[in-house]
Amino acid sequence: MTSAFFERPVDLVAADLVGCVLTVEGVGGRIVETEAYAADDPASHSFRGMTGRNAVMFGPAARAYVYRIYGLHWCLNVTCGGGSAVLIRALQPSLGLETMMARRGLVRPQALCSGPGKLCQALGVDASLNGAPVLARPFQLAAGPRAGLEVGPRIGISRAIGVPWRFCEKGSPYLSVRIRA
DNA sequence: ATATCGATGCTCT
DNA sequence: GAGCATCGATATT
Repeated sequence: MTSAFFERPVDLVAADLVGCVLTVEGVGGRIVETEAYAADDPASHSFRGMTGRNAVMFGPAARAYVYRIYGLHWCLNVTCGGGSAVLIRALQPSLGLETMMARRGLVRPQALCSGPGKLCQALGVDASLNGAPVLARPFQLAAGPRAGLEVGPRIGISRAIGVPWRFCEKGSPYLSVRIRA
């Protein structure tokens, strides 16, 4: 995979990331849920221009944008250039299961990485990785086959509700929230 | 099965 | 001072 993968419309990148395998220090699994956030998107951190927090969203593509949410959890995005980014929302855990279970406190596999905050805890992602290239150590990102894709509105936001920019692997038991029919 | 609520700290208004 | 791109526990149908 090359950085050109990320220099495309952010919703396409978000859709294509479902099925890819993401690890940090060899710990992680297949991406099964993502969300796209664009520069001209009222729900995006970048909507009101560059600030201290969102600066890496305006830098090069293929970088990690990591921020703290609710004072407790971390969220991991991959930048796509020009103020856009893809939020990684859920993984199907497969590599380094014991490490992830230790970090998360022995959770059943289906709930190990089923949410943006959970997967950051499981993979050991925090602010020290903000701005780091995702195509180099400690990250590893490999293309994978995409099974059925399911699309729906994004979760947990209060603006631009209803924009169908959430992408999930169809029927996966590892999602943060099941897509409603 | 859904609903509500508290934790906790930073960013931006 | 308000508002979070959340999570886990507890309460309620």
